[in-house]
Amino acid sequence: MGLDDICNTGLCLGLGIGCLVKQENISQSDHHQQKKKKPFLKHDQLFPSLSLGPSHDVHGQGESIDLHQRQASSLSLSAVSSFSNSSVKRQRDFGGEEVELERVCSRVSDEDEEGSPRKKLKLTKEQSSVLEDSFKEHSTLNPKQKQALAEQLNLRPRQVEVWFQNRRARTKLKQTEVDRELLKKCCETLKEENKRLHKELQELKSLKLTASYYMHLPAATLTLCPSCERVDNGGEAPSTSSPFTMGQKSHFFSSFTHPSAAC
DNA sequence: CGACTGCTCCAAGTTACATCA
DNA sequence: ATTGATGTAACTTGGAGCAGT
Repeated sequence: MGLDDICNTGLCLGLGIGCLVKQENISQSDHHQQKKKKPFLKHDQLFPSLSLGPSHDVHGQGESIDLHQRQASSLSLSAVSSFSNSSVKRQRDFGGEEVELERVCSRVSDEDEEGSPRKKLKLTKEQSSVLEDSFKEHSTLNPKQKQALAEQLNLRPRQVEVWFQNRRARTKLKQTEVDRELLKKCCETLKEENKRLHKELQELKSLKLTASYYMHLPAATLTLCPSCERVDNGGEAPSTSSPFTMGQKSHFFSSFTHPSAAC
């Protein structure tokens, strides 16, 4: 294997940002995801990811929620209009039993019939906290969980649903931002590596050029010293100002040189 | 068995309101 | 008081899975 081989082979750098998929089981609450065979990976199943800390038992222990009056009043206003569009439907529960669920049509606006401008609800700290905790536990809700959360927080199921949708979107946005930064750094590193390799290639090419100049010398007399990385011609050519001098250690050194005892 | 339909859920994008500097 | 930026609740749209016909 000679210089030509090295030069012709080319340098192949494999680029790739690894996304390690956690092999953790999908939580029972995520059977929606299981049911649908979308190639969708939850973001908390990928590395790097935003860690969401330890999960808490949200539904247990009867945590008391102090709902503000403002909240309650705004709820009562909009809840009437939205529930007027709801229907009661018997739906098979995932456990097999049948539960009666109040269904709120997701396509129906929560605005009241008069078309008054929509009031924006501000969730209380307690509500946000419970929702966050629940989200940490499972980023999607089944109807039962949604209903339970809604009752616990004195919200409409639709509001809980929307909150989870928005929360997932925010999480994804954040993750995208993190990924972008990661790729940016990776790109910079690869640029530097590429630059360095180009430089090294140039040096090797010039080395090859000069080597052909010295072709008249017996091949055995041209050796590269592994320690000082200078070409030694057996004392027949000046070594201090030799064009064979390499600035950097070459990765390919061992492939075309032999250790020399010249030094 | 495949086609069709209705329902449901979700992601992505958008709108609009509330708050703050 | 006004204004632009920001956060986010609520909405719209379109796609996909599933069950029933």
